[in-house]
Amino acid sequence: MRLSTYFLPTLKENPTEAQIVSHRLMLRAGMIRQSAAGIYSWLPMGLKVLRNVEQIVREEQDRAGAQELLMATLQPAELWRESGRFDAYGKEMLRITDRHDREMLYGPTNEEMITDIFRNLVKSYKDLPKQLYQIQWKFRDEVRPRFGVMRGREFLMKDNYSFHADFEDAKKVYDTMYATYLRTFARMGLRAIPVAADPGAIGGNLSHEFQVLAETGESEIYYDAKFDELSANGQQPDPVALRELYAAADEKHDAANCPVPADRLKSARGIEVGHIFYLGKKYSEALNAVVAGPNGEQITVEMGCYGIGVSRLVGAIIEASHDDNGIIWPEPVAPFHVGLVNLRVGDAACDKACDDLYAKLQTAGVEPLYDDRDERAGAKFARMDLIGLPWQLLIGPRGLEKGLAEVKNRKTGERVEISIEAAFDKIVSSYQARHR
RNA sequence: CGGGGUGUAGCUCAGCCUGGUAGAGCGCCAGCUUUGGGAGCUGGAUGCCGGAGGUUCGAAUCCUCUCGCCCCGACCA
Repeated sequence: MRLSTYFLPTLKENPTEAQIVSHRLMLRAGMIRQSAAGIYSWLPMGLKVLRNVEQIVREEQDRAGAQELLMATLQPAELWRESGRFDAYGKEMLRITDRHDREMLYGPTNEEMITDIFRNLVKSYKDLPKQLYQIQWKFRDEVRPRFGVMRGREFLMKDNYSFHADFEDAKKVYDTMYATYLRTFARMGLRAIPVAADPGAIGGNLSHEFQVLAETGESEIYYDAKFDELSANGQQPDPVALRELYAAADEKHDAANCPVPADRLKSARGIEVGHIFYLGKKYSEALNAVVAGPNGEQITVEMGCYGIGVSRLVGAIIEASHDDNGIIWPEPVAPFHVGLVNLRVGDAACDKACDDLYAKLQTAGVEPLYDDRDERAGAKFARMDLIGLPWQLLIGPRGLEKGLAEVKNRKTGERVEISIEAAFDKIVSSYQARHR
């Protein structure tokens, strides 16, 4: 993509409406634009990142055996009356009346609808288990939306619902999701700590929140220092080992009765990016989701549900990965892998070298963002740093005289001057290492 | 939903107290000079001063009502 034609409306200054860093940077980097409180439009570069995050979530859900579908955003009130939640959900649910005065709602979540689909279409225990998920926009009319996409009213969420003949099977999928979530967040360059959560009205004791560590997180969490050891050196922690460790949000943490000795107890701020629940028969009973068992008996199915805040993750990634100059995208979610910067547009040698590299990078499958605008070098550097692409490939007359290009790593700030061929190879191989 | 703040150019803000023809910087457009960390000079375009009502000869400015947005709390993914 040539920056001269790309729709990337960046801002030099922080908009006053944005108070936290991810919100500021998303606005400044031209990723989103606010429509109303807690409701955003995603501009091209923001959408690219959102799609990348979404795709990682999708791949991991698929790998775990879930099947994607897409449910309607608008739902009939009738279905929610069956579960009793039409009245119970309160003002957070956006209610709509259509032209025939039928009561509708914009889905804040989809347990009722998926259970309705399931009960109508699955009749035998032989079809179990089933895991169905979607990545769909939700609307929850929060009293106080805030922090940009971190707590929006409209948000993109992956919601997976599983159906089982018995608890043991439900537990198995729960455990699979636990591991899948760790893997999903790790692939985005995030460290997420699973925190045993209060299952609330649902009952049972199987519920975990996944908290991404970031200074600006909304909740304070306490955890066993062993978490850090298990995930040291960027290695994938063993889910089974993690399950044994203590972690709690501050409202549940009791310093007096904490099983972890004080010298091993760590605390940090967390952003909740995922939540998994064992639901039991809460919805299957209410909506009469039953299948025939091996002996012809009626079995009310067991259920689980597993959510990931996809749009929130974009904000969480920025909260966890930025510096004073802007965003630092982890490679797997970066909107472009490399920014190719022509430091002297109009100079025949620079133009040619850049055009060649641009074509070659595209051929190699690396999508570069090519800054071909007639701007000063300083302005280009600042903008590249702001939008946070993992690599910058700088071509200027100074280096070009010696046949050299400069490769800058956005994260470490390290810059090396190497031959153009070597620079090309470096970019391509780093890309291939990430994208197989 | 309680408390606090804030709405003036695309962005950041001044002007309001003390009423008298709408301002700056950045950005945008044109030209010249520049050219490796957000350049300089010259010229130019851009505003229902959030909205409605009121006071007044006259309102961005004073009064009343209202709406939006942001922050804290409660609530929530």
